[in-house]
Amino acid sequence: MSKQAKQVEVTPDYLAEWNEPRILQFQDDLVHWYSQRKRDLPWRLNQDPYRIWVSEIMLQQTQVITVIPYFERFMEWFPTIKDFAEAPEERILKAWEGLGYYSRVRNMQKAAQTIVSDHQGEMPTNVADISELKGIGPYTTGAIASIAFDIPEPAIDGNVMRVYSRLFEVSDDIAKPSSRKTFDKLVRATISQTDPSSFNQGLMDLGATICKPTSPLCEECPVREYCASLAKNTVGQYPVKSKKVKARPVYYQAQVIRNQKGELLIEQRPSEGLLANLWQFPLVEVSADEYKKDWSSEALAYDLVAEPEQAYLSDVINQVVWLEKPVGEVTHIFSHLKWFIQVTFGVVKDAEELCLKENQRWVKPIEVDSYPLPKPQTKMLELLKKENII
DNA sequence: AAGGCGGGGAA
DNA sequence: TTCCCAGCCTT
Repeated sequence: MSKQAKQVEVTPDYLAEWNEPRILQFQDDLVHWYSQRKRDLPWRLNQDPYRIWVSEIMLQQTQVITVIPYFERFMEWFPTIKDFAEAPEERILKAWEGLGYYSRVRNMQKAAQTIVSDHQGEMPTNVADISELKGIGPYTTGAIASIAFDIPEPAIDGNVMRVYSRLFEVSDDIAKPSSRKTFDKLVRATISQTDPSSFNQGLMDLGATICKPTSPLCEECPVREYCASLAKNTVGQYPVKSKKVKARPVYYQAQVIRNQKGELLIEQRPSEGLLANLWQFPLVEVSADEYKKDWSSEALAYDLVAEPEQAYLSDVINQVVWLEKPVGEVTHIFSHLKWFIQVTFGVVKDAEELCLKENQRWVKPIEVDSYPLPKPQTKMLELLKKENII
């Protein structure tokens, strides 16, 4: 196989069916839809780069409906870039009060001061100089360049990645910064050269009103006939986006319990939820404080006070089991949880008097392995073997 | 590459 | 109530 062919396997050729006439038609359909249906917004009155700049900074992480009154007041308070550059910080923060991400307005003022000192008070008109300004990254550079100066520069935000991931069935994880390259290539290959302003703003409006994160209105979409995911009925699978939720810590005490026949107690997890129906040594969730306490053998030497015939095992485990020793710790990270497990080992004095729960049973140590066990449990087994407990 | 930075609207 | 949204700077 040639090197060229392998390359195709690795990198999908999203544009294989997009010849020049099709690209031009796509641009025309989007731009035409925008001209007919564009939202009436105060920063769309003209092509004033200052107004466009202010609006784009405000619109980062902030919805249009929220921004509008802030934008109007901002332009009243600071009619020119110079006015804004010279304003006291207290004043610019007051103008931003309630919008959040306050470094946006501080960075914007630094950029305004740069514009006054280095660019005669006018927003520079080329991509390189625009992107040098504080607080103006790749997205805002593209937005200002295309909307204010009709430069065919992509303005790739979450909306555009969502639209393009559906249009071309792009499976790149849009949560990863590296995925921007894929979308940058696709937008550069398809952006209108004759009206990049309407094209980019059309994408923005499309993402906001039609190609929404949930419940997209595909039947109303002006470019539905170009959409690969709509054709394949996979719209709901795009965009691919990993959630970077921090793994929440959960603390357990695991109770490895042996009866006088040498059997170990295991139990089946509930039929729903995490690790449904898998088996485990009984786990008891404890608070972080409880978990972090000194768990030397002395601290864990519980009294043996048994009235077992009235009790379910592991509900009153501290009373019916004498813990010989703490064994060690096992940790395991799930996508959203991090388990910390204190492993303890004990012996039941008289197992016959214990009332097992429906989902619990005694099994020979050699048989534990034959049950489906979650990873943390196999880690526990390894630990127990290493410590010569079983 | 990953964490920090707010607040609003939808589910 | 919780979940989802997501650009730029800093480290």
